[in-house]
Amino acid sequence: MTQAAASTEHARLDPARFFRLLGEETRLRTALLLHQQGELCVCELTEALGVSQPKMSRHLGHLRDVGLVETRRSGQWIHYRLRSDLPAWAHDLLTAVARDLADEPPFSGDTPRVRRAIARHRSECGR
Amino acid sequence: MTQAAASTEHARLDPARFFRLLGEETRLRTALLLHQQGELCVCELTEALGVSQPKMSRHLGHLRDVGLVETRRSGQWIHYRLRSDLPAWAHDLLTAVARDLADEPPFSGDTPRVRRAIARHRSECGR
DNA sequence: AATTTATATATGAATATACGTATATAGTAA
DNA sequence: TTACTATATACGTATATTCATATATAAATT
Repeated sequence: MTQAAASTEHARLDPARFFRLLGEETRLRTALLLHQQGELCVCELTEALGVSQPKMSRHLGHLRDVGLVETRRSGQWIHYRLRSDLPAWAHDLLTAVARDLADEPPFSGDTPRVRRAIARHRSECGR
Repeated sequence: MTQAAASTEHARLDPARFFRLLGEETRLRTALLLHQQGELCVCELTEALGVSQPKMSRHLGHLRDVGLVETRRSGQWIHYRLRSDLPAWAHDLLTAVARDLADEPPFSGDTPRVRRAIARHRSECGR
């Protein structure tokens, strides 16, 4: 199998597949929150976006499958972040979109909600 | 009906819908060719992308429905171009993607093919 | 008017996607 | 071990998307 290769370089990010990925609002909002916040655990995203846990998990799974995000486990929590080795076009695109869409709905409401979710999570769960 | 409004300002371009639109390879290639060439008629696009006429027409219809392109009829030909009043984020995005993807497949092959298609069309059809 | 060319749309089948609900896995704590 | 929390997956269903084929519209030409 191609496991070793997959872990070091990622399968070339297919542009059309990448756009299809961002074509679902929950995933687009998730990508923008990750771009903005750096790293978020599933429960923070679930709360910030107001979606069910399986729905959040499934969409994160898609983002992972296509290679947009990577994960880090810390105890019971799994933290998601944008892959650090995204192609330039993907990174530029997210930056441009985040800049231009951050202050219009539904994205504008996500920022305060994710901040509250982070605050709550960090205070409730030690540190 | 909202005809008058629709013709002057366009219905706010929904970001997720916009991405879903570009999530289909034929439409993504089409959008990049229009960005690159400015204006193309259906037959030029059909030939450049090597797709069937109904398929090309349907995808152009989607691009039109979402408000990414506008058309101009000239005799029997209908010329498509990107809308001039796209929101900044959409325009920036297309520019960034065109710049970064132009020289990798399948986009890299489209440029020479569309040039040939344009040359043939212009020579065969007067001027 | 009849024909030809360019473009658009309708129809039906195949496939893909999203969602809710139920359940599985894995870590933590008791 | 048992119980609890966080996250992931499976399953069935509803809906959306895509395509090929056939047909419709509209301009140009004869």
